[in-house]
Amino acid sequence: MKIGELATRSGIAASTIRFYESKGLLKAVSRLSNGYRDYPLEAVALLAIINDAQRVGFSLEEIKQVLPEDISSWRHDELIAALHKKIADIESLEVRLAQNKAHLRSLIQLIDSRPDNLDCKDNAVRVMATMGIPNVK
Amino acid sequence: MKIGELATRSGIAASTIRFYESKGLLKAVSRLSNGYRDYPLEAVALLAIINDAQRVGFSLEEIKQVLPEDISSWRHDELIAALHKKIADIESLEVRLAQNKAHLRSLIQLIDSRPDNLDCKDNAVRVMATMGIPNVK
DNA sequence: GATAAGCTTAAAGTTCACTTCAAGGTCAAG
DNA sequence: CTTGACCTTGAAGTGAACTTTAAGCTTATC
Repeated sequence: MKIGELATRSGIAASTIRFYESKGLLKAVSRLSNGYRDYPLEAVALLAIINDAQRVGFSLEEIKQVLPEDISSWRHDELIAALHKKIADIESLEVRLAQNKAHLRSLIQLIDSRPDNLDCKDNAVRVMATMGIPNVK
Repeated sequence: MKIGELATRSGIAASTIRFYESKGLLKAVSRLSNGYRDYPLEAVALLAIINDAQRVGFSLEEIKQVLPEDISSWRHDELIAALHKKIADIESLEVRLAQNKAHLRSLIQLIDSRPDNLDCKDNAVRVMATMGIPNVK
């Protein structure tokens, strides 16, 4: 698959895909005889993950830490170790995601559970008081 | 409360607070006789919410749409909808991560169960490449 | 064979979200 | 009455993440 098709399939601009490669976020893929990049179908899924991760607040640098593994030495034991490390990376990402989600849910519940006797403004104050004090950076 | 104290309490730089005001994210607050900004305690909680929203992937523009000038006129329904959408974003990432992790686990099992014969190494390289995992070195 | 679409690179430009700078005004302590 | 911390503004600078531009090569279509 050439870069234009990958761009169409993934919804990510070809210039962005080249940019990701230059940043080390995507590996340098094989080239056709004319020098054009040639992508496997799986590249679509990889770009989808990068895109989603960004939308929930991860920088390219953070994504890069979790996605690529240096599997330069292809000995059996090191390969297995690299794969396990990647799983651990994904799991730590999942923990952060779960925390973000729990935070969002608690915010929603706090807003939705407004007592009937409170007006909107008082509820806003209540929500902010609950969020604010324990949550200050 | 003057801007320096608000910065300390919220953990957000005074320059950032002025920047938010200039962007219309915070309403222009009342001034002391000397022209210094004078903030209510509530402002600490409001900044905490802005900070939290940013960390889960909201842009300042999105936050501005959801938190208009006056705290008492929160667009309640829009806020809830925005929060739910963000949760959906996180969940779609989680699904992809779970699939990726399962794929890695099955890969590990495949490699582990393989006897020490011929093309184990080359096959592993091929499968990893197919998954779109960069071979960095 | 000309034209257009699509690919290549390096480099410059844009947007967002700040941060720093420059030049000053305010105010409590020494 | 000066020093220093803290405040004011507008403007310029920064880093991340792209996007566009420029110049040129390949490939398909007319």
